[in-house]
Amino acid sequence: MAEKNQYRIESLSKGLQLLKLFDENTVSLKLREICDRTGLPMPSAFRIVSTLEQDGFLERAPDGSVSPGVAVLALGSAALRGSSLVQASEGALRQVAEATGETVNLGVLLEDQVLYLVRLRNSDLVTANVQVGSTLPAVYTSMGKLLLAYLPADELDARIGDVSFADGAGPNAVKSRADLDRRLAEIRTTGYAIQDQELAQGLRSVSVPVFADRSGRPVAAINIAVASQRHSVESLRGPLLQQLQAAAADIGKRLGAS
Amino acid sequence: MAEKNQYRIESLSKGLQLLKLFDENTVSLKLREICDRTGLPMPSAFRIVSTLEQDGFLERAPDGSVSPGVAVLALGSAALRGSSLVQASEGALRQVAEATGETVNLGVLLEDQVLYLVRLRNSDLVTANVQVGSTLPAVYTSMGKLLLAYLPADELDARIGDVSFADGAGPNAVKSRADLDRRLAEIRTTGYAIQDQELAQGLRSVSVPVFADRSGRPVAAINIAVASQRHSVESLRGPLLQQLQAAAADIGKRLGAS
DNA sequence: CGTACACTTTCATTTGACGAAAGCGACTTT
DNA sequence: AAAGTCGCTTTCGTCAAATGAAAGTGTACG
Repeated sequence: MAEKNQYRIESLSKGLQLLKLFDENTVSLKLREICDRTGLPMPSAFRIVSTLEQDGFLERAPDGSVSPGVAVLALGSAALRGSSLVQASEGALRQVAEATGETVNLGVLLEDQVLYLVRLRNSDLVTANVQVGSTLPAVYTSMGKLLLAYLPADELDARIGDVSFADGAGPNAVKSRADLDRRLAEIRTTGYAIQDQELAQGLRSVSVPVFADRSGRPVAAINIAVASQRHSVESLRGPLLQQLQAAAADIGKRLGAS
Repeated sequence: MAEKNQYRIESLSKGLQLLKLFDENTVSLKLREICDRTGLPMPSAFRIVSTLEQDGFLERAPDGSVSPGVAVLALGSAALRGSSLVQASEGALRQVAEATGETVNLGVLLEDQVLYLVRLRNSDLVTANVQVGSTLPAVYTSMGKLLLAYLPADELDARIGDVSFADGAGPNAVKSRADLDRRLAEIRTTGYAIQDQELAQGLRSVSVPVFADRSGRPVAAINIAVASQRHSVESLRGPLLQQLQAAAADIGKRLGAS
């Protein structure tokens, strides 16, 4: 939502914002709701929706409600499969998943959320209900905090400046901005992030960064998620962490070689 | 690319067209290529790309080339999972796949292509290299021809008016517009479409429409694809067709009940 | 019958999109 | 090393195109 760049076509940007209203728990909206959520005047929203619809990015049900259209599906799934990140990581992650028998993920930052791009659930244990394309608040996940930790201070502020720290579902969730800063500092020194029952009771995970170059900024995070009965925090720091780091190095090498 | 509606925000539409340049075999483009393909003057393309980039719909590699961004991945995969079509069809299609042991698909029309939204490949036989999100030319597939057959004449013209019928890879491919019209007429009378080695040697399939209402226009097609050694055209017309039709009816009922 | 509500259309105002042309920087060629 | 090429970025004046207030339409509901 940052508006700084001079090369910004506002009407295009508005349309994109409108598209972004749709996510995994918002599959369809009425025109009225769109106006409420965006603050757009009705005629504007109407025109934008019409345009998106003509280009196949939205579809209108007979009752007037609007959902993402086939163009979105085509673009998104093609992009997902074409993504160099997904391609480069699949092999290494599968190895980790098989070796450990645990759930393995790859994610990137999208605003203040973590977006899951690869997810290999290896067992039927009770994990968070997450799939490829799902997003979770970055501050309550290990991948999210890891990625936040490598952000320049101003970008961090822009992304999570006004997050409320009240709705963490787990007992150890981040409680305040100061708390978050403390944890991020620790992540920067250790190079990995651990999340212990912050998002939900009984769920732990460890994440490491994937670097594609020497810029010092990770392009993604990968993690292993486990049930707390099965693994202590210490075992996350031990063998599991090592396997993850090896996988991250492997993925990074592949990405660099393109 | 039809331009008729008065409620069209051109700059938004241009941005969407630009996004659509990316598909499964076009993962990254240089600014120059974008201009060539769209006919846009460079400053315009530059501004559009900048805007899309600011909103996370595109990403620029260090070398200046541009790829779909995380917002596209998030939107697309969430939309795919949220799609009522996908949700309503999954169960019925899985049944067909298990009962027949063959590959089962669900697709919709996107311009002159078929977009695959669900794909259950049940065996390791040599099928077309298609995945969820892939597109194929409608005229060479059974789902495509089926969906084209139910289109009003003017829309059909708009979509495939200028398709060249030269590059069909299989022996029985449609050869001309007149040939296509003949086949579509047959589909309209029988209510199903068969494709016999049009796309590739050794590949056959049968498709039926899924109706969600009494409008007479299908919302999708489902099909069974088989290797020609395993099933004759007659067996496609027989038991396989019946199972498909049952599944289509089931899906249609589910869609109506929402 | 009447009010409310959700969407569509009109229209006058002016913003902000447009592309020609010039500027820049990196990389080749001579 | 100087001159040329290529691909991208920036400037700028013009005018088309986007905008939102307000009025219009239709349907649902009491």
